[in-house]
Amino acid sequence: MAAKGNGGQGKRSQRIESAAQAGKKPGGEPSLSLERIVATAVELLDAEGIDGLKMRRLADRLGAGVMSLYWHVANKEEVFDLALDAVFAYRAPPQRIEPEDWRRDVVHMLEDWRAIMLRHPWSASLLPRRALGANVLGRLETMSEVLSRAGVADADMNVAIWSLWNYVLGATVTRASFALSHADQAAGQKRLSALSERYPTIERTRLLLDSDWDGTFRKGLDVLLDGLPRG
Amino acid sequence: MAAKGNGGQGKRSQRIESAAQAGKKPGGEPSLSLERIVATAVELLDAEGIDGLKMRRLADRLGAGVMSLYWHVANKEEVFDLALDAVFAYRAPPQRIEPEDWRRDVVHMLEDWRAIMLRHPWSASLLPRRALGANVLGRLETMSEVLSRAGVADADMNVAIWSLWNYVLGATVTRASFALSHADQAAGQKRLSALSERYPTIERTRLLLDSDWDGTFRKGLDVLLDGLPRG
DNA sequence: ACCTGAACACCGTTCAAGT
DNA sequence: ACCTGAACACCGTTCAAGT
Repeated sequence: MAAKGNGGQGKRSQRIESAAQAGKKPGGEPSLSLERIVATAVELLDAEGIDGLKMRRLADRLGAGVMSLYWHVANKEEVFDLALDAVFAYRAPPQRIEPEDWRRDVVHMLEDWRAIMLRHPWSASLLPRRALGANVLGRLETMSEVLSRAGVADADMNVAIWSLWNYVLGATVTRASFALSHADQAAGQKRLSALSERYPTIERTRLLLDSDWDGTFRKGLDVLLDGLPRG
Repeated sequence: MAAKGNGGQGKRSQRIESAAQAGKKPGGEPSLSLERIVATAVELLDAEGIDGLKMRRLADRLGAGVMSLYWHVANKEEVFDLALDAVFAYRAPPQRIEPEDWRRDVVHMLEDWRAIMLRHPWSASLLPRRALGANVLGRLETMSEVLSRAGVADADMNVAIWSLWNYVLGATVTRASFALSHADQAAGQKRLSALSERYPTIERTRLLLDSDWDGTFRKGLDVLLDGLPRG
């Protein structure tokens, strides 16, 4: 259903070892490449959001014709897939060998994950649809390893992983879109006071005004980690 | 930014008490109405998914011209907003007065919430973007009341509510899209075995094959509820 | 008050070529 | 191997009318 995972190279796999991997024009211009396309797509998504990524716009930024993209990429879907996974590449190796402090590792990994998604707000809403990129799977693998070393039995592993995943994803998706839709706080306030008599408890606890997202995230995460079944 | 909340009636609020609320043609045809539009939009979304909702298609189903929709509705965004909130209307009053068994109430409410989103998979991905519909707010209010009666202090309420919200939303979004993208299990299996040596822990725990979604959801939820700070 | 068709601006992608 | 312009099918919405 999704585009075949053939690396996105060539039109219907007519990639037959290629004559020469010239790569660059003599003129000096970098020419088009998958890497440039993906990097520029991420830029565009960061700048304009998920609806701002248009093939024509992407080509413009790359100084190419629209249809040039289609040699490197099967369709727009594939651009999304590649941009998403690109964002989840590791920077520093998370392999700190302090086997005793697993909890610090887990929190660090999840906060890094969340930070990435907040830096690229489009990624949170894209992630659940295409969670099988190499970097995303790599992060799930590392996470599993850490939990395993921390004493989580294989039988409990999936509940642990999915609970954490669900929580982080939900928190980020919600935060990213609240930050957006409440950009104009004026309208938000008006809405809220009009609501106060219909939703007294929400009004009392200021549910929709509490913007300590980081603190709230961390506290809920602690609850989840406290409850992790470990041998 | 979002469409003004004027009930979606009339073009730029030229709703001036209206001459007569005729409503029906003498011919018998129900004619167009906001309710019919929203109900049909939900049908269409259920049948064709989020990308299947096109204004022309919606009009077709209603036996009307496309542009007729725009008298009742400002734009496509508003159709999404209304369809989303419509789906979260209450059926049975959840006001069971058993103050001692708050936990059963909470679990029931959250499973009902999740069931709705799984019945209308498009709703999960739409929800975070427009969480301020009346029915959604009503559910958050009821939830807060139950937790409050259960002994959760106001100071802890937002962490509790958001943790549960994040978890339910993340779980549903993930499940809905996995169910979709793995519709063809054949491709999924192939992908997985190709991956087995690179992601041994994932392979060992069968993370991506474990399809006991309901059990996993419930267990993670129990962890969260166990950890709820109550006076 | 309510509905409509024609038309516009825009977008992803196919095709048949170019070098 | 790599890039391109013209053209097609499609979609949300504006506009100027109809009743």
